[in-house]
Amino acid sequence: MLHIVNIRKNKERYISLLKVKGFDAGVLLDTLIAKDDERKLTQHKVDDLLAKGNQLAKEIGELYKLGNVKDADILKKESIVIKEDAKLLQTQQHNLENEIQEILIQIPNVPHHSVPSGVTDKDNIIIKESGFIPDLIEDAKPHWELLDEYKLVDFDLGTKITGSGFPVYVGQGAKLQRALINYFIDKNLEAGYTEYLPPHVVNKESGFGTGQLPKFEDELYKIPGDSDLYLIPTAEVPVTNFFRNMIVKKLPIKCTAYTPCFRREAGSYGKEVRGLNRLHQFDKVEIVQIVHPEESYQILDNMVKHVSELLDELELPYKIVQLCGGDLSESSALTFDFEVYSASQKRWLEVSSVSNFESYQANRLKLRYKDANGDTNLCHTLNGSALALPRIFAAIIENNQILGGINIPKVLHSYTGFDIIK
RNA sequence: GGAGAGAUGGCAGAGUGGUCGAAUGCGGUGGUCUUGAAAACCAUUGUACAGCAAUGUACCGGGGGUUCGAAUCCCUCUCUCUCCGCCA
Repeated sequence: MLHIVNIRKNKERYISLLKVKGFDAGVLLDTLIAKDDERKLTQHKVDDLLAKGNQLAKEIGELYKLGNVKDADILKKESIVIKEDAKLLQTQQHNLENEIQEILIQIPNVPHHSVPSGVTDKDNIIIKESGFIPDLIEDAKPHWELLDEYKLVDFDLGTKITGSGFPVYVGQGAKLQRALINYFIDKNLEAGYTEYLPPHVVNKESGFGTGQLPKFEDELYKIPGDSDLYLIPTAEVPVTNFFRNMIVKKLPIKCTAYTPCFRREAGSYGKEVRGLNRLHQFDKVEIVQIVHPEESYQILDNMVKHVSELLDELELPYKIVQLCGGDLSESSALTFDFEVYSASQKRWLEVSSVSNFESYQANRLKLRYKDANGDTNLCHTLNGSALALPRIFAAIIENNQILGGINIPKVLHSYTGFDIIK
């Protein structure tokens, strides 16, 4: 959510930048500012009336103390009128505030000036390519066949107990999954992140704070009942919301968390969802940072480097892509996606998305810090996957298949306890 | 699940209708003193909106109500604690 004060200051710039996201904000921003003007005016009137009312109440108090009931009754009548007027104006003010809020939450975050214009992922810019695309054995198989052959993941079992998109990891598959989780967390700890293990269910306020609600409610699993709880689509939601309604003392704050992630993913089909490519439940290790605004882009770079290192160590070929305006998420100002090459599918699979949200989430979260002057300002928030598991899993087994087995990347050996799947 | 108690500033903790944005203590910040530090003493120390400012307004878990006036009374929701029951 953009801040109204900033909108006033940067209206023209915001309008042109939002065009990069394909969002026409011209009319909205004008409406917004007009309504905010009206709000200010109304508040002014309300404040004056309330001030008068407060003054009268004081005087009435004095008069009662003196035993002057007669004069007090006269002032009381006056006070009642003021109160009624104030109430009317207050209702107006609240309505205006609600209208302003409703407009604000419709407006996506303003993209960073470096974001290229474009509509789909075809317009994204490749920043870096790294690693070698492996030469596969002659009759190399896609991961879903390997999963079945080596009994690593049982999709039928998942379908039986839950539904499609909910895989069951088995034996060495389960072990490899657990190894990856531990490896990622350990690497994040080394980089100075603090580990959290949050709930996998969050309330409405949390969903609002990070921007999933109300606009993207249909992407979440909602728990029935009157409690308004949702399964988390990413650890970003609970972890970032730890800091909701806070004025934090020390920046940066670095958190990492492993959680399963739950997504409705309505309307996907075909090879997009084959095997581990797209699931309703998947495991992910997330990194989240709460930072000083002046440092956020530097820190974004650090996070990109950190994720690169993970992929380097796993010996996976990958590319880093800067998202174009049209592909950028609602809340993000700048996002780099990581895609690994899944050799037998011959496809690039997105395994991480590292974003700077600037103060867009912080404003929803009311997450602030005090600057040197003692003024409170909004923090910047960032997050990234480090990393999302299933596609890494898929790429590892596809790229490392040999005749009669699958090699495990060296860095994982101490975690898996085996160096080959047979 | 049953019964009871409670929610006040960074923390602890007063305040049961009238000048309370809120005593007091601790903590934080600045200063005096000191070679330096500690101690002591003095001052200061919440957030938001409006305003150049002075200042005004709102906020004592959330929402609503009573009243000229609510931290204080009423309703409701949420959460916490204690006891009993159940349970991984």
